[in-house]
Amino acid sequence: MRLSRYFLPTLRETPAEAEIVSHRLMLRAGMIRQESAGIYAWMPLGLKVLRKIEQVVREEQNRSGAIELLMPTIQSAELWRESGRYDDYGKEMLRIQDRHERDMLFGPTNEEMITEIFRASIRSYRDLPLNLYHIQWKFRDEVRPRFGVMRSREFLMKDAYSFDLDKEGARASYNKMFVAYLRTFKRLGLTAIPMKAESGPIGGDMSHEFIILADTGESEVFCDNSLLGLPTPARDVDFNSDLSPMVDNWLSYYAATSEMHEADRFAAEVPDERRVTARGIEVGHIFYFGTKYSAPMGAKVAGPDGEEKPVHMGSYGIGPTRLAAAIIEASHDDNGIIWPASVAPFDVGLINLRTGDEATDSACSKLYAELESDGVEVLYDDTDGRAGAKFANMDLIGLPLQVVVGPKGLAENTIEVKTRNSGERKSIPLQGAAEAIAAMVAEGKQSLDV
RNA sequence: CGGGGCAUAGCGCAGUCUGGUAGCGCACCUGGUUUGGGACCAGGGGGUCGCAAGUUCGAAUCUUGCUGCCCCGACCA
Repeated sequence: MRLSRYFLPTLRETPAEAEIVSHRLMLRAGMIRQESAGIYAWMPLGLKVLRKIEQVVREEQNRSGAIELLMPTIQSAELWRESGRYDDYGKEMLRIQDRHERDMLFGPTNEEMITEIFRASIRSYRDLPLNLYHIQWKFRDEVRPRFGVMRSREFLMKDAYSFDLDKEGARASYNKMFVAYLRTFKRLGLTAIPMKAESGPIGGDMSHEFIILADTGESEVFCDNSLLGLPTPARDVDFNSDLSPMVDNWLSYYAATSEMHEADRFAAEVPDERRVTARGIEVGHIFYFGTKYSAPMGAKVAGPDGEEKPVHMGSYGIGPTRLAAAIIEASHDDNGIIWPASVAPFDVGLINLRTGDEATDSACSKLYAELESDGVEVLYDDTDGRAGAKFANMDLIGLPLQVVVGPKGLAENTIEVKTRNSGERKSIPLQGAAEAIAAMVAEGKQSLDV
Protein backbone atom coordinates (compact mmCIF):
# COMPACT_ATOMS: atom_id res chain seq x y z
CA MET A 1 0.00 0.00 0.00
CA ARG A 2 1.25 3.40 -0.92
CA LEU A 3 0.86 5.80 1.95
CA SER A 4 -0.06 8.56 -0.48
CA ARG A 5 -3.13 6.55 -1.45
CA TYR A 6 -3.97 5.22 2.00
CA PHE A 7 -6.17 6.59 4.75
CA LEU A 8 -3.97 6.91 7.79
CA PRO A 9 -4.93 9.95 9.84
CA THR A 10 -2.21 10.00 12.48
CA LEU A 11 -2.09 12.57 15.22
CA ARG A 12 0.96 14.28 16.50
CA GLU A 13 -0.71 15.36 19.69
CA THR A 14 -2.63 13.18 22.05
CA PRO A 15 -6.36 13.75 22.38
CA ALA A 16 -7.14 14.88 25.91
CA GLU A 17 -9.59 12.12 26.73
CA ALA A 18 -7.16 9.24 26.31
CA GLU A 19 -5.91 8.06 29.66
CA ILE A 20 -4.03 4.83 29.08
CA VAL A 21 -1.21 4.24 26.65
CA SER A 22 -3.05 1.86 24.33
CA HIS A 23 -5.92 4.30 23.92
CA ARG A 24 -3.53 7.18 23.25
CA LEU A 25 -1.54 5.21 20.72
CA MET A 26 -4.58 3.81 18.95
CA LEU A 27 -5.94 7.33 18.51
CA ARG A 28 -2.60 8.77 17.47
CA ALA A 29 -1.90 5.94 15.05
CA GLY A 30 -5.24 6.52 13.41
CA MET A 31 -6.54 3.06 14.27
CA ILE A 32 -9.81 4.04 15.85
CA ARG A 33 -12.09 7.01 16.19
CA GLN A 34 -14.62 7.44 18.93
CA GLU A 35 -18.12 7.99 17.63
CA SER A 36 -19.91 7.95 20.95
CA ALA A 37 -19.07 6.95 24.51
CA GLY A 38 -17.69 3.42 24.28
CA ILE A 39 -18.42 3.14 20.56
CA TYR A 40 -15.63 3.26 18.03
CA ALA A 41 -15.13 3.29 14.31
CA TRP A 42 -12.23 1.11 13.21
CA MET A 43 -10.08 2.97 10.74
CA PRO A 44 -8.18 1.07 8.05
CA LEU A 45 -5.03 0.47 10.08
CA GLY A 46 -6.99 -0.62 13.14
CA LEU A 47 -9.21 -2.86 11.08
CA LYS A 48 -6.22 -4.64 9.60
CA VAL A 49 -4.96 -5.42 13.09
CA LEU A 50 -8.39 -6.51 14.22
CA ARG A 51 -8.73 -8.87 11.27
CA LYS A 52 -5.36 -10.41 11.98
CA ILE A 53 -6.25 -11.00 15.60
CA GLU A 54 -9.51 -12.56 14.48
CA GLN A 55 -7.66 -14.80 12.10
CA VAL A 56 -5.35 -16.19 14.77
CA VAL A 57 -8.32 -16.74 17.06
CA ARG A 58 -10.20 -18.43 14.24
CA GLU A 59 -7.34 -20.71 13.28
CA GLU A 60 -6.90 -21.93 16.82
CA GLN A 61 -10.62 -22.42 17.34
CA ASN A 62 -10.78 -24.45 14.17
CA ARG A 63 -7.71 -26.44 15.12
CA SER A 64 -9.37 -27.42 18.37
CA GLY A 65 -12.40 -28.72 16.51
CA ALA A 66 -14.77 -25.81 17.06
CA ILE A 67 -16.96 -24.86 14.12
CA GLU A 68 -17.64 -21.32 13.01
CA LEU A 69 -21.07 -19.91 12.31
CA LEU A 70 -22.49 -16.41 12.53
CA MET A 71 -25.39 -15.33 14.64
CA PRO A 72 -27.14 -11.97 14.37
CA THR A 73 -26.46 -8.97 16.56
CA ILE A 74 -30.17 -8.31 17.08
CA GLN A 75 -32.08 -10.88 19.04
CA SER A 76 -35.65 -11.39 20.02
CA ALA A 77 -36.62 -10.82 23.64
CA GLU A 78 -38.63 -14.05 23.47
CA LEU A 79 -35.52 -16.19 23.67
CA TRP A 80 -34.34 -14.36 26.70
CA ARG A 81 -37.69 -14.73 28.40
CA GLU A 82 -37.29 -18.49 27.99
CA SER A 83 -34.08 -18.51 29.95
CA GLY A 84 -35.33 -15.93 32.41
CA ARG A 85 -32.48 -13.60 31.64
CA TYR A 86 -34.59 -10.92 29.97
CA ASP A 87 -35.55 -9.69 33.40
CA ASP A 88 -32.28 -10.60 35.09
CA TYR A 89 -29.81 -8.95 32.78
CA GLY A 90 -30.54 -5.40 33.83
CA LYS A 91 -29.64 -2.14 32.22
CA GLU A 92 -26.51 -3.46 30.58
CA MET A 93 -28.73 -4.93 27.90
CA LEU A 94 -29.67 -2.54 25.15
CA ARG A 95 -33.38 -3.07 24.58
CA ILE A 96 -35.05 -1.91 21.42
CA GLN A 97 -38.38 -2.26 19.69
CA ASP A 98 -39.01 -2.90 16.04
CA ARG A 99 -41.79 -1.25 14.01
CA HIS A 100 -44.30 -3.81 15.23
CA GLU A 101 -43.36 -2.89 18.78
CA ARG A 102 -41.85 -6.31 19.31
CA ASP A 103 -39.23 -6.38 22.04
CA MET A 104 -35.79 -6.91 20.62
CA LEU A 105 -32.31 -6.47 22.00
CA PHE A 106 -28.77 -5.98 20.81
CA GLY A 107 -27.06 -9.15 21.94
CA PRO A 108 -24.64 -8.86 24.85
CA THR A 109 -23.91 -12.60 24.48
CA ASN A 110 -25.47 -15.57 22.71
CA GLU A 111 -26.17 -18.46 25.07
CA GLU A 112 -29.90 -18.37 24.44
CA MET A 113 -29.60 -18.15 20.69
CA ILE A 114 -27.04 -20.90 20.34
CA THR A 115 -29.15 -23.11 22.60
CA GLU A 116 -32.12 -22.45 20.35
CA ILE A 117 -30.05 -23.34 17.29
CA PHE A 118 -28.80 -26.49 18.93
CA ARG A 119 -32.16 -27.73 20.08
CA ALA A 120 -33.65 -27.22 16.64
CA SER A 121 -31.33 -29.80 15.09
CA ILE A 122 -29.57 -32.04 17.55
CA ARG A 123 -31.37 -34.94 19.16
CA SER A 124 -28.75 -37.60 19.78
CA TYR A 125 -25.61 -37.96 21.83
CA ARG A 126 -24.06 -39.32 18.65
CA ASP A 127 -23.83 -35.77 17.34
CA LEU A 128 -21.80 -34.72 20.35
CA PRO A 129 -19.46 -33.26 21.30
CA LEU A 130 -20.18 -30.09 19.44
CA ASN A 131 -18.55 -26.71 19.80
CA LEU A 132 -19.95 -23.79 17.81
CA TYR A 133 -18.45 -20.34 17.79
CA HIS A 134 -18.81 -17.04 16.08
CA ILE A 135 -16.98 -13.76 16.02
CA GLN A 136 -19.60 -11.08 16.27
CA TRP A 137 -20.22 -7.60 17.64
CA LYS A 138 -21.71 -7.40 21.07
CA PHE A 139 -23.22 -4.53 22.91
CA ARG A 140 -23.20 -4.09 26.66
CA ASP A 141 -24.42 -0.79 27.88
CA GLU A 142 -21.69 -0.33 30.45
CA VAL A 143 -22.32 2.29 33.06
CA ARG A 144 -18.94 3.72 32.40
CA PRO A 145 -17.08 2.68 29.30
CA ARG A 146 -13.43 3.70 29.44
CA PHE A 147 -9.91 3.11 28.26
CA GLY A 148 -10.88 3.18 24.60
CA VAL A 149 -11.63 -0.23 23.17
CA MET A 150 -10.33 -1.87 26.33
CA ARG A 151 -13.74 -1.42 27.85
CA SER A 152 -16.13 -0.25 25.22
CA ARG A 153 -19.85 -0.72 24.98
CA GLU A 154 -19.72 -2.13 21.49
CA PHE A 155 -17.02 -4.74 21.13
CA LEU A 156 -16.11 -7.73 19.04
CA MET A 157 -16.20 -11.08 20.77
CA LYS A 158 -15.36 -14.58 19.79
CA ASP A 159 -17.79 -16.68 21.75
CA ALA A 160 -17.78 -20.44 21.55
CA TYR A 161 -20.37 -22.77 23.05
CA SER A 162 -19.77 -26.41 23.76
CA PHE A 163 -22.40 -29.13 24.00
CA ASP A 164 -21.83 -32.46 25.70
CA LEU A 165 -23.90 -35.29 27.04
CA ASP A 166 -22.55 -35.07 30.56
CA LYS A 167 -20.17 -33.24 32.82
CA GLU A 168 -17.24 -35.45 31.93
CA GLY A 169 -17.68 -34.67 28.29
CA ALA A 170 -18.03 -31.00 29.11
CA ARG A 171 -14.74 -31.13 30.96
CA ALA A 172 -13.04 -32.54 27.87
CA SER A 173 -14.53 -29.71 25.79
CA TYR A 174 -13.41 -27.25 28.40
CA ASN A 175 -9.88 -28.57 28.25
CA LYS A 176 -9.81 -28.20 24.47
CA MET A 177 -10.65 -24.54 24.77
CA PHE A 178 -8.16 -24.16 27.58
CA VAL A 179 -5.38 -25.44 25.36
CA ALA A 180 -6.62 -23.51 22.32
CA TYR A 181 -6.54 -20.33 24.38
CA LEU A 182 -2.98 -20.90 25.53
CA ARG A 183 -1.93 -21.28 21.92
CA THR A 184 -4.00 -18.33 20.72
CA PHE A 185 -2.51 -15.84 23.14
CA LYS A 186 1.00 -17.08 22.60
CA ARG A 187 0.64 -16.61 18.87
CA LEU A 188 -0.54 -13.08 19.50
CA GLY A 189 2.72 -12.42 21.28
CA LEU A 190 1.14 -12.43 24.72
CA THR A 191 1.87 -14.33 27.86
CA ALA A 192 -1.58 -15.11 29.18
CA ILE A 193 -2.02 -16.84 32.49
CA PRO A 194 -5.14 -18.85 33.25
CA MET A 195 -6.50 -17.88 36.63
CA LYS A 196 -9.26 -19.36 38.64
CA ALA A 197 -12.34 -17.19 38.30
CA GLU A 198 -15.76 -16.83 39.80
CA SER A 199 -17.69 -19.80 38.54
CA GLY A 200 -21.05 -18.25 39.19
CA PRO A 201 -24.14 -20.12 40.31
CA ILE A 202 -22.95 -23.49 38.96
CA GLY A 203 -19.93 -23.66 41.20
CA GLY A 204 -17.16 -26.11 40.64
CA ASP A 205 -13.67 -25.49 39.39
CA MET A 206 -14.41 -24.95 35.72
CA SER A 207 -14.06 -21.27 35.19
CA HIS A 208 -10.87 -19.50 34.27
CA GLU A 209 -9.92 -16.05 33.17
CA PHE A 210 -6.92 -15.66 30.92
CA ILE A 211 -4.97 -12.70 32.15
CA ILE A 212 -2.03 -10.87 30.69
CA LEU A 213 0.20 -8.88 32.98
CA ALA A 214 0.35 -5.16 32.31
CA ASP A 215 0.82 -2.18 34.58
CA THR A 216 -2.41 -0.64 33.40
CA GLY A 217 -4.42 -3.78 34.11
CA GLU A 218 -7.75 -3.26 35.79
CA SER A 219 -7.44 -5.88 38.48
CA GLU A 220 -4.77 -7.05 40.84
CA VAL A 221 -3.59 -10.59 40.25
CA PHE A 222 -1.39 -13.03 42.13
CA CYS A 223 0.49 -15.91 40.63
CA ASP A 224 3.46 -18.21 40.68
CA ASN A 225 6.31 -16.92 38.56
CA SER A 226 6.79 -20.44 37.16
CA LEU A 227 3.67 -19.98 35.05
CA LEU A 228 5.41 -17.36 32.95
CA GLY A 229 7.85 -19.93 31.65
CA LEU A 230 5.56 -22.91 31.02
CA PRO A 231 5.75 -24.22 27.49
CA THR A 232 2.83 -23.54 25.19
CA PRO A 233 1.02 -26.62 23.89
CA ALA A 234 2.47 -27.54 20.52
CA ARG A 235 0.86 -26.92 17.16
CA ASP A 236 0.36 -30.65 16.64
CA VAL A 237 -1.32 -31.29 19.98
CA ASP A 238 -3.97 -33.95 19.54
CA PHE A 239 -7.26 -32.37 20.58
CA ASN A 240 -8.89 -35.76 20.61
CA SER A 241 -6.54 -37.06 23.22
CA ASP A 242 -6.89 -36.60 26.96
CA LEU A 243 -5.70 -33.06 27.55
CA SER A 244 -6.17 -33.12 31.29
CA PRO A 245 -2.51 -33.77 32.20
CA MET A 246 -1.55 -30.69 30.23
CA VAL A 247 -4.30 -28.58 31.73
CA ASP A 248 -3.70 -29.91 35.22
CA ASN A 249 -0.06 -28.96 34.94
CA TRP A 250 -1.02 -25.37 34.26
CA LEU A 251 -3.52 -25.44 37.09
CA SER A 252 -1.03 -26.88 39.55
CA TYR A 253 0.56 -23.46 40.03
CA TYR A 254 -1.07 -20.77 42.08
CA ALA A 255 -2.80 -18.05 40.08
CA ALA A 256 -5.79 -15.96 41.10
CA THR A 257 -7.42 -12.64 40.54
CA SER A 258 -8.08 -10.48 43.57
CA GLU A 259 -11.66 -11.81 43.91
CA MET A 260 -10.43 -15.37 44.21
CA HIS A 261 -7.16 -14.66 45.96
CA GLU A 262 -6.35 -16.56 49.13
CA ALA A 263 -3.41 -14.85 50.77
CA ASP A 264 -2.71 -17.76 53.12
CA ARG A 265 -2.52 -20.30 50.33
CA PHE A 266 -0.41 -17.97 48.23
CA ALA A 267 2.09 -17.62 51.06
CA ALA A 268 2.07 -21.31 51.85
CA GLU A 269 2.25 -22.73 48.34
CA VAL A 270 4.47 -20.30 46.53
CA PRO A 271 8.05 -19.66 47.62
CA ASP A 272 8.87 -16.05 48.30
CA GLU A 273 10.97 -15.45 45.22
CA ARG A 274 8.35 -16.88 42.89
CA ARG A 275 5.41 -14.80 44.12
CA VAL A 276 4.18 -12.35 41.54
CA THR A 277 1.75 -9.61 42.45
CA ALA A 278 0.82 -7.55 39.43
CA ARG A 279 -1.92 -5.86 37.48
CA GLY A 280 -3.70 -7.89 34.84
CA ILE A 281 -5.95 -7.50 31.82
CA GLU A 282 -8.55 -10.16 31.21
CA VAL A 283 -8.38 -11.21 27.58
CA GLY A 284 -10.35 -14.43 27.73
CA HIS A 285 -12.81 -16.22 29.92
CA ILE A 286 -13.94 -19.80 29.77
CA PHE A 287 -16.56 -21.49 31.86
CA TYR A 288 -18.81 -24.43 32.27
CA PHE A 289 -22.40 -23.78 33.19
CA GLY A 290 -23.96 -27.20 32.89
CA THR A 291 -27.65 -27.19 32.07
CA LYS A 292 -28.36 -23.61 33.04
CA TYR A 293 -29.79 -22.80 29.60
CA SER A 294 -30.40 -26.24 28.13
CA ALA A 295 -32.78 -27.25 30.90
CA PRO A 296 -35.19 -24.28 30.81
CA MET A 297 -34.94 -24.06 27.03
CA GLY A 298 -35.42 -27.76 26.40
CA ALA A 299 -32.15 -28.50 24.62
CA LYS A 300 -32.09 -32.23 25.19
CA VAL A 301 -30.41 -35.17 23.56
CA ALA A 302 -31.01 -38.89 23.84
CA GLY A 303 -28.17 -40.75 25.54
CA PRO A 304 -27.03 -44.29 24.75
CA ASP A 305 -29.76 -45.51 27.08
CA GLY A 306 -32.40 -43.73 25.03
CA GLU A 307 -33.18 -41.31 27.80
CA GLU A 308 -33.39 -37.62 26.93
CA LYS A 309 -31.32 -35.26 29.04
CA PRO A 310 -30.46 -31.59 28.88
CA VAL A 311 -27.01 -31.06 27.39
CA HIS A 312 -24.10 -29.79 29.40
CA MET A 313 -22.78 -26.56 28.06
CA GLY A 314 -19.84 -24.27 28.43
CA SER A 315 -18.99 -20.94 26.89
CA TYR A 316 -15.68 -19.46 25.94
CA GLY A 317 -15.02 -15.83 25.18
CA ILE A 318 -12.17 -13.85 23.70
CA GLY A 319 -12.42 -10.15 22.91
CA PRO A 320 -10.48 -9.29 19.75
CA THR A 321 -11.16 -5.56 20.10
CA ARG A 322 -9.92 -5.60 23.66
CA LEU A 323 -6.96 -7.71 22.57
CA ALA A 324 -5.88 -5.04 20.12
CA ALA A 325 -5.54 -2.66 23.05
CA ALA A 326 -4.08 -5.29 25.35
CA ILE A 327 -1.35 -6.14 22.88
CA ILE A 328 -0.37 -2.47 22.75
CA GLU A 329 -0.35 -2.25 26.53
CA ALA A 330 2.05 -5.16 26.52
CA SER A 331 4.15 -4.00 23.59
CA HIS A 332 5.06 -0.35 23.07
CA ASP A 333 7.71 2.22 23.87
CA ASP A 334 7.92 6.00 24.09
CA ASN A 335 7.81 6.30 20.33
CA GLY A 336 4.75 4.21 19.72
CA ILE A 337 3.38 0.76 19.14
CA ILE A 338 5.53 -2.33 18.63
CA TRP A 339 3.37 -4.89 16.87
CA PRO A 340 4.04 -8.59 17.22
CA ALA A 341 4.62 -9.99 13.74
CA SER A 342 1.42 -12.02 13.83
CA VAL A 343 -0.89 -9.01 14.07
CA ALA A 344 1.12 -6.17 12.53
CA PRO A 345 -1.07 -4.29 10.05
CA PHE A 346 1.81 -4.42 7.55
CA ASP A 347 4.98 -6.46 7.70
CA VAL A 348 7.26 -3.72 6.48
CA GLY A 349 7.28 0.06 6.39
CA LEU A 350 9.21 1.24 3.37
CA ILE A 351 10.48 4.79 3.73
CA ASN A 352 11.46 6.82 0.71
CA LEU A 353 13.69 9.56 2.06
CA ARG A 354 13.80 11.60 -1.12
CA THR A 355 10.71 11.37 -3.22
CA GLY A 356 11.21 13.03 -6.53
CA ASP A 357 14.77 11.79 -6.74
CA GLU A 358 14.79 9.40 -9.63
CA ALA A 359 17.24 6.87 -8.23
CA THR A 360 15.49 6.77 -4.85
CA ASP A 361 12.02 6.55 -6.35
CA SER A 362 12.93 3.72 -8.67
CA ALA A 363 14.81 1.77 -5.99
CA CYS A 364 11.76 2.06 -3.74
CA SER A 365 9.28 1.13 -6.44
CA LYS A 366 11.28 -1.92 -7.36
CA LEU A 367 11.68 -3.03 -3.76
CA TYR A 368 8.00 -2.42 -3.11
CA ALA A 369 6.93 -4.52 -6.08
CA GLU A 370 9.33 -7.33 -5.27
CA LEU A 371 8.27 -7.52 -1.63
CA GLU A 372 4.59 -7.47 -2.49
CA SER A 373 5.05 -10.23 -5.01
CA ASP A 374 6.83 -12.22 -2.32
CA GLY A 375 3.69 -11.92 -0.24
CA VAL A 376 5.16 -9.35 2.12
CA GLU A 377 2.69 -6.66 3.12
CA VAL A 378 4.34 -3.28 2.69
CA LEU A 379 3.27 0.19 3.65
CA TYR A 380 5.29 2.37 1.32
CA ASP A 381 5.76 5.94 2.51
CA ASP A 382 6.02 7.63 -0.86
CA THR A 383 4.92 11.00 0.45
CA ASP A 384 7.19 14.00 0.18
CA GLY A 385 7.43 14.61 3.92
CA ARG A 386 10.66 15.08 5.76
CA ALA A 387 12.75 12.24 7.06
CA GLY A 388 12.14 12.96 10.73
CA ALA A 389 8.39 13.03 10.34
CA LYS A 390 8.44 9.79 8.38
CA PHE A 391 10.55 8.02 10.97
CA ALA A 392 8.38 9.26 13.79
CA ASN A 393 5.21 8.19 12.03
CA MET A 394 6.58 4.77 11.21
CA ASP A 395 7.70 4.26 14.81
CA LEU A 396 4.25 5.33 15.96
CA ILE A 397 2.36 2.76 13.93
CA GLY A 398 4.83 0.10 14.97
CA LEU A 399 5.43 -2.06 11.91
CA PRO A 400 8.01 -4.77 12.74
CA LEU A 401 10.52 -3.74 10.09
CA GLN A 402 11.38 -0.37 8.60
CA VAL A 403 13.23 -0.25 5.34
CA VAL A 404 14.90 3.08 4.75
CA VAL A 405 15.94 4.07 1.26
CA GLY A 406 17.76 7.33 0.63
CA PRO A 407 20.38 8.87 -1.61
CA LYS A 408 23.20 8.39 0.90
CA GLY A 409 22.75 4.66 1.10
CA LEU A 410 22.05 4.26 -2.57
CA ALA A 411 25.35 6.00 -3.35
CA GLU A 412 26.95 2.94 -1.79
CA ASN A 413 24.31 0.57 -3.12
CA THR A 414 22.87 -0.08 0.32
CA ILE A 415 19.60 0.42 2.12
CA GLU A 416 18.91 0.35 5.81
CA VAL A 417 16.69 -2.03 7.74
CA LYS A 418 15.51 -1.15 11.21
CA THR A 419 13.89 -3.63 13.54
CA ARG A 420 11.18 -1.78 15.45
CA ASN A 421 11.33 -4.08 18.43
CA SER A 422 15.06 -3.82 19.18
CA GLY A 423 15.73 -0.52 17.47
CA GLU A 424 18.64 -2.22 15.75
CA ARG A 425 19.54 -0.93 12.28
CA LYS A 426 21.72 -2.44 9.70
CA SER A 427 22.73 -1.65 6.18
CA ILE A 428 22.20 -4.32 3.59
CA PRO A 429 23.18 -4.41 -0.07
CA LEU A 430 20.56 -3.17 -2.48
CA GLN A 431 21.22 -6.27 -4.53
CA GLY A 432 19.03 -9.02 -3.14
CA ALA A 433 17.46 -6.71 -0.58
CA ALA A 434 13.92 -7.97 -1.20
CA GLU A 435 14.93 -11.56 -0.53
CA ALA A 436 16.81 -10.58 2.61
CA ILE A 437 13.87 -8.54 3.91
CA ALA A 438 11.36 -11.25 3.06
CA ALA A 439 13.53 -13.67 5.01
CA MET A 440 13.56 -11.35 8.02
CA VAL A 441 9.78 -11.03 7.84
CA ALA A 442 9.40 -14.78 7.67
CA GLU A 443 11.75 -15.23 10.60
CA GLY A 444 9.79 -12.73 12.67
CA LYS A 445 6.53 -14.47 11.98
CA GLN A 446 7.97 -17.87 12.63
CA SER A 447 9.05 -16.88 16.11
CA LEU A 448 5.39 -16.50 17.07
CA ASP A 449 4.06 -19.35 14.99
CA VAL A 450 4.21 -21.83 17.84
C1' C B 1 -25.79 4.97 39.66
C1' G B 2 -23.06 8.42 43.38
C1' G B 3 -18.96 12.22 43.37
C1' G B 4 -15.87 15.68 40.41
C1' G B 5 -14.69 18.16 35.83
C1' C B 6 -14.84 19.70 30.76
C1' A B 7 -17.35 21.55 26.00
C1' U B 8 -13.95 27.76 21.64
C1' A B 9 -11.01 25.35 13.88
C1' G B 10 -9.02 18.34 12.52
C1' C B 11 -5.64 17.98 17.38
C1' G B 12 -3.66 20.67 21.77
C1' C B 13 -5.07 25.10 24.17
C1' A B 14 -5.78 30.77 25.52
C1' G B 15 -9.83 34.17 25.89
C1' U B 16 -14.93 33.60 30.32
C1' C B 17 -13.59 36.12 36.61
C1' U B 18 -14.19 42.10 34.82
C1' G B 19 -19.78 41.52 28.29
C1' G B 20 -17.53 45.38 23.16
C1' U B 21 -14.17 43.03 15.74
C1' A B 22 -12.80 35.09 18.07
C1' G B 23 -7.08 34.11 18.98
C1' C B 24 -2.25 30.93 19.48
C1' G B 25 0.69 26.35 18.32
C1' C B 26 0.39 22.01 15.34
C1' A B 27 -2.15 20.15 11.04
C1' C B 28 -4.21 21.87 6.05
C1' C B 29 -3.76 24.97 1.01
C1' U B 30 -0.33 28.21 -2.46
C1' G B 31 4.68 29.79 -3.73
C1' G B 32 9.80 29.53 -2.59
C1' U B 33 14.17 27.74 0.02
C1' U B 34 15.16 23.00 2.16
C1' U B 35 15.65 17.48 2.87
C1' G B 36 18.97 10.75 6.95
C1' G B 37 14.95 11.67 13.36
C1' G B 38 8.61 15.73 13.69
C1' A B 39 12.59 22.36 8.77
C1' C B 40 12.27 27.73 7.37
C1' C B 41 10.14 32.24 4.91
C1' A B 42 5.88 34.58 2.78
C1' G B 43 0.81 34.32 1.79
C1' G B 44 -3.99 31.78 2.63
C1' G B 45 -8.45 28.76 4.00
C1' G B 46 -11.16 26.83 7.95
C1' G B 47 -15.52 28.63 13.77
C1' U B 48 -23.82 28.50 14.19
C1' C B 49 -17.62 29.50 20.67
C1' G B 50 -22.16 21.96 22.49
C1' C B 51 -27.86 23.18 22.12
C1' A B 52 -32.03 26.26 23.68
C1' A B 53 -34.21 30.12 26.16
C1' G B 54 -33.30 34.58 29.05
C1' U B 55 -30.74 39.40 30.69
C1' U B 56 -28.43 43.40 27.74
C1' C B 57 -27.72 48.55 22.95
C1' G B 58 -24.32 44.34 22.57
C1' A B 59 -23.12 37.47 25.10
C1' A B 60 -17.72 32.65 23.86
C1' U B 61 -18.07 35.66 28.46
C1' C B 62 -23.77 36.72 32.87
C1' U B 63 -28.56 33.50 34.24
C1' U B 64 -31.59 29.07 33.64
C1' G B 65 -32.56 24.49 31.38
C1' C B 66 -30.85 20.59 28.32
C1' U B 67 -27.22 17.50 25.75
C1' G B 68 -22.54 15.34 24.99
C1' C B 69 -17.84 13.83 26.75
C1' C B 70 -13.94 12.79 30.46
C1' C B 71 -12.07 11.34 35.39
C1' C B 72 -12.73 8.75 40.50
C1' G B 73 -15.76 4.93 42.93
C1' A B 74 -19.34 0.50 42.69
C1' C B 75 -20.20 -3.44 38.16
C1' C B 76 -18.44 -6.20 33.49
C1' A B 77 -15.34 -9.85 27.48
